[in-house]
Amino acid sequence: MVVGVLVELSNKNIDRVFEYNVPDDLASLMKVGIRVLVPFGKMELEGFVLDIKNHKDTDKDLKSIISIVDSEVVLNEELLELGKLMQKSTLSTLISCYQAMLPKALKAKNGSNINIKYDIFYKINTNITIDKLNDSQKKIIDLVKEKGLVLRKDLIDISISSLNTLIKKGYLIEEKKEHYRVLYKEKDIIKKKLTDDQLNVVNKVINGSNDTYLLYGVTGSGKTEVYMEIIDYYLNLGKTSIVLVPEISLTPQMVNRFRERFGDKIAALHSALSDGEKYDEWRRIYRKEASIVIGARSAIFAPLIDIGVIIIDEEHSDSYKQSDSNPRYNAKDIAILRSKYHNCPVVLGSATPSLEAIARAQKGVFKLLELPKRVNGKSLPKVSIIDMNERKKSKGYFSLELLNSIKDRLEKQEQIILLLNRRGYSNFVTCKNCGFTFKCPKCDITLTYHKSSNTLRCHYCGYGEKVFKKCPECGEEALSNLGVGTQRIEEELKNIYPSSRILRMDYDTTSRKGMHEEMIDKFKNHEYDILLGTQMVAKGLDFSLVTLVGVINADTSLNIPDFRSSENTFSLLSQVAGRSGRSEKNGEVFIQTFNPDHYAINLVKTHNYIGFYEKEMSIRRMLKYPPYYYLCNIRISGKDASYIYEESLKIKRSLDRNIPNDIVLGPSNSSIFRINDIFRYNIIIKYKNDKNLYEVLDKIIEHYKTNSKIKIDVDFNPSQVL
DNA sequence: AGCACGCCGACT
DNA sequence: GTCGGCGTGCTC
Repeated sequence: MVVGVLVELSNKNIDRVFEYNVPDDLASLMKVGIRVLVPFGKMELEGFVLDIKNHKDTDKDLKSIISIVDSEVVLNEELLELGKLMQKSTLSTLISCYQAMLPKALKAKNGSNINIKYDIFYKINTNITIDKLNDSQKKIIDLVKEKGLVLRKDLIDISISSLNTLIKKGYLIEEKKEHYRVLYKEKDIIKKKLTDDQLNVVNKVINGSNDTYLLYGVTGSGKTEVYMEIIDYYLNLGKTSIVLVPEISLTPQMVNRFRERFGDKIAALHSALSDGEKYDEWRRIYRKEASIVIGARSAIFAPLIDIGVIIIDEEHSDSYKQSDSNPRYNAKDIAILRSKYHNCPVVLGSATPSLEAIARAQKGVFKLLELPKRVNGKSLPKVSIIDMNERKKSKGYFSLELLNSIKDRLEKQEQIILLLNRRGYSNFVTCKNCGFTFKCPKCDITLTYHKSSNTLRCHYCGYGEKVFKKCPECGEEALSNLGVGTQRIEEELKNIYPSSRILRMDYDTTSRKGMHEEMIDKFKNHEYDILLGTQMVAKGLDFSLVTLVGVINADTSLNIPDFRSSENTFSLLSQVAGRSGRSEKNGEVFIQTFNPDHYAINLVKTHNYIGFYEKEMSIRRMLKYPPYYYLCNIRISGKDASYIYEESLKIKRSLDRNIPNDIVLGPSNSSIFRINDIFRYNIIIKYKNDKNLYEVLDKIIEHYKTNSKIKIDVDFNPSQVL
């Protein structure tokens, strides 16, 4: 028997099938989609079996498989095909596409070892009559007899050596059972009554053809209930579902809402899980013990077999695009590919849909569904824009208007959410005397100050150094920590309202496992008055006592040099505004800004998504940005800046020749020109529908694939161009 | 990724 | 003369 194997190395030169003989004793275990260990040059590598060539017996020119890694298939037929489509649409290696689909425990990687946990049980061997026991042995036997089947962990206060003797004599039988690390409490099934609007949306999806739907529903319109109702419908048909959520809103609170309704049918895949826990969840899905998968981007690859619906919540979120490494895929595209295979609908939901999604809905590519009203029947909260240019009226970071409202809510025993917009923001140290700032010696990046370790760190390469007292440039002791952290805001607030109970939620305070959930629970239980945090307080949270939302600084995300900065700002502000007034009481929102007249801020005031959409579309049309044009970013990088630049020019010229109908921009220095001593140039292509583009780019990649001095990365529809 | 092969510079 | 630099090519 001969098999074709795709080995673990992600390198264009070897991203193809290599053939191996299968020793006779392994032949019966061979399956397409399992991992095997093979000799490769002088190395031993793992790889996926992609085909079995039964017609040939063996071929003496081939090497042989060393061993089989899996007894069961890790990549089924659907995923194997999906990987090939991904490879073509991302111009990445096939192996990287397959690796992206699997939890770490199941990736092809020689030497990785993530275990399955077992529970060990004992029971009495009824085939052997028990004679002569000493006291401690008798104690064990009695215990096991009493319970029938005993967990090793429950055998406390016994002698291990006695236990071992009993096993050796055959009186006790040891049994191993797989043990999942994540345990679920059973929950009561809670089913809320849906509004007519909600039911209407549900019916359109379940009775409609299997299309892609865009669900545009304002904050508080009950999208989650709609998702659950749709899922329930397919669950009753014996079908499975995937729900994608941005990592940041994949909180235990969110998962619990699903778990309350669907119990242990839910498998959750998020970054807070360990590799072992993710492996356990994957196996529960694989074994059909879980039929609803809720997770972040990579959960789109869950090994479900009969998918009834795929739901992508907060559709506009850029977290669905893998942008930091290959394959640079978008989970929304994958969802649509999988829906074609399973012949099932896709629901993209958002209160602030991406311009691309709305544009597609207008073209009829997606079907538009709307939830224009909040389920509580209340109108959206009243939003006030506060011009921070008039700082006289304000005290520190807070305007008087916001401070007065905070005071008012504190007195009324209502809750407050404050957002510190830190997108595009960094906490850096500078010298007040000479203006010196600390930069990373390997990257063109200002170092970020970390209070907990009192160090300056580079967010790109991880370089760190201790903080100096004196400025290394002018020698003055004039270094100061510029930039506002949540700690500073908290201190200021504490000074103004000493008795207020403030809960600070940011990357630092939630990094410890379980902290996120704990904080959300405590805030929900009104153990705190004010929730102060970064983007993570903006999304998906639902607290009935919150009647005031304040945005400390609306502008930072506006200043990012990215064509989507207005869209992202509008979306963030609308989302956080939506946290206010979700229950009986009316909500209010204050947005502090230095750009009160900017449309991305101003239109939040009237919750005017359509107005924003029209304004932004006219700008995108003018500047030839998505959704009018597609973008593709080519990053050319290497150690020798002048060489890389020369080659970039060659690539640019070749593109001009080969795709004359497209707009080719650059090469230009990428916004961080140097990371880890690697220099980076970007070439940006704006195109409409160019059939040749993939082929042309593929040839360029092909041309450089053996050149180790230069790296070419292609990113289609980049979430931002860096 | 790792390793062999091969073709030019500076050393016991 | 030989050791070793790393550019190039190959791995079933």
